[in-house]
Amino acid sequence: MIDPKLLRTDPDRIRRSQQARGESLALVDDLVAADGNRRAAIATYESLRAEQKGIGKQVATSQGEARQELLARTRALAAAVKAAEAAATRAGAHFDELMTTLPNLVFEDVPRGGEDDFVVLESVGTPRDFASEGFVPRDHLELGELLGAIDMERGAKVSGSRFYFLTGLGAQLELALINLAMSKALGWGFTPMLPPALVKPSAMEGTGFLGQAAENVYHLPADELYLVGTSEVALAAYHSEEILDAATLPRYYAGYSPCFRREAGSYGKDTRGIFRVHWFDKVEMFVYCEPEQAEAEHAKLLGFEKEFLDALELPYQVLDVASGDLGLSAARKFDCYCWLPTQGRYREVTSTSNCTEFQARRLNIRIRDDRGVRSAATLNGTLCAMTRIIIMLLENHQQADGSIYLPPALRPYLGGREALVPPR
RNA sequence: GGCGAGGUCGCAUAGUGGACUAGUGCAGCCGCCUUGAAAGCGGCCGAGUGUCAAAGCUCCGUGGGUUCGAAUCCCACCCUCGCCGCCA
Repeated sequence: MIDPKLLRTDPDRIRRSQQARGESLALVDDLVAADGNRRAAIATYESLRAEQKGIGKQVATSQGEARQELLARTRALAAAVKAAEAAATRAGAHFDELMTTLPNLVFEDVPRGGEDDFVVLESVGTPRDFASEGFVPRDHLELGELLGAIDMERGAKVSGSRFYFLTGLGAQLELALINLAMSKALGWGFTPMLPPALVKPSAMEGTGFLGQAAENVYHLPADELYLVGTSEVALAAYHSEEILDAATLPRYYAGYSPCFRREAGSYGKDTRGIFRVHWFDKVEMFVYCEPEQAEAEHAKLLGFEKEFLDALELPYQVLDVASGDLGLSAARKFDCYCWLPTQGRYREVTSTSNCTEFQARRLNIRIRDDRGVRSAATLNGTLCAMTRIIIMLLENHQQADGSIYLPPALRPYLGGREALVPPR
């Protein structure tokens, strides 16, 4: 949530952001009006209530006829106070409701435009030329089946479309990736976390996933819980309703959890293999810091993502995501797209968002320093989304015989093996 | 799931209808004293909103209700702890 004070001091800043996102400008006018109504209603209530309290105090110390007279006055006031309180509550709720639909403010130097208007900041590594190596690359599913690593058919039998089993070498590969990611994160100063994958509505709402993205969230109405689409949700809500000592910031958390996504509206997209699935596991980085530190921390998270991809020897590009494609909570987002040989293009493997104070306000996460108490900032970034990284490793490191070269970084976690070799 | 106890401004506690502007202790901060520290003494010491600053108002787990008036009474729910049952 953006700072409500900004509505009164600089509504044009919000309008520019809305414009950049291609979102409603009328909402800003509605918000300004709702804020005015809210403030007026509160003022009315407070003055009536002050009067009522004043009389109440006199009642306590008076007797006899004077007391009866005071009681008559305060009795008459009671209904007005109750009505004014209800009006103030209603006006406040209306304002809050509008506020939760307002996306975070986009940084002014984010590229303008939609999904295709990203700016490529950097290309790292070179895609392999399979033609010159004399063979046609197999796609990740073919390789996965050859290795006995991926079982889509039984995934569908047990759970339906977009589900899979990782089997044998596939399961071992994921476990190796988890260990590599976690030990790297530990080295960078992160606290490893195994967070719950089911969360309350306040956690979902606070992280901004019940807005535009709500249709992609699994909901369990019988228990009023949601399945997280990323451990970001639980890691952000971890410090909700808390005031953190500024001296303990930044705080770094690395969460490993399953991620569940309904993938509504993606019918027919990426239906082959495990590229787009309803469930996958992920190691996610999460940072709490002071707002002034957020941009520097964002650069750091991107740096960690790159270091991880470098260690896996994968070719990738870094994208500065355009304003219209940021989602509700990000002020800026960098994606890493990895080269996918059988599609001949780069596809998303990581994403890091600077949410500034947006989530912290909604989750009531604050920091205390000499300047007093103020809102914290939060950031998140993918360290390793298992299915996507497995795809990239299989396709980019495949050999003509169907075996998979393993970069040295992974070998300690796979018993020293230098390659994954299909069983005879 | 059953029974019992509880949830008060960092921690611990008091507060059973008006005097609560929520008391006290501890911790913390500032000062005095001291060669230094401790002790002692004095002051400050929750959050939100609001404001130049203030006043004011809100918050005693959450939401309703009773009342002129609720931390206090009533109802529902949530959470914690203990015992029992079941269970990976």
